[in-house]
Amino acid sequence: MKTEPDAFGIADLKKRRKQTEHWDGVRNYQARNFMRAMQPGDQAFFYHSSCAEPGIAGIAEIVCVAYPDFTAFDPKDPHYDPRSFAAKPVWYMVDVKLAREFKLPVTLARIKATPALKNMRLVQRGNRLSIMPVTAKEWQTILKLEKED
DNA sequence: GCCAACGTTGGC
DNA sequence: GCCAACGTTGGC
Repeated sequence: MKTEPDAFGIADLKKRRKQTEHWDGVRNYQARNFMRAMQPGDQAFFYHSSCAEPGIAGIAEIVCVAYPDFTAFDPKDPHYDPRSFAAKPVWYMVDVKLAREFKLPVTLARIKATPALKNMRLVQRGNRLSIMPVTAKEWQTILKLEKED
């Protein structure tokens, strides 16, 4: 799950009550569908994008299944979408809880330099999805990289 | 700030 | 349904 640390980073999640926050603002159908497939207890990499050092900053745990993203209902919200209303929501979100912050982030540069991760969706051509699946193998490889630091 | 790559929009 | 124009993402 990608986020811009200037807007909401892992340090912000850590400060939230119960270190939990809802993941609002997803306005892409593919990303939404991936989010709707999530189950409580699932884990996700917490990725920092559009910053000095893009990379995986830690791990979050999915707290609940997807429910309507209420920020889409609010005309004053930057992510307002008049097509989505309470009776027929278009956009969804999950709640995520901090599982753990990496001592050192696994940087995008490092991921790109790791042959076992060359097929990762994150590093594939023109990838712009803010939420994407990670294979079990990729997950393990990332954890191994983190351990090596 | 640049720009490639993509998704979305809207005229026809 | 096509496709050009536009907006957004995100690394660099």
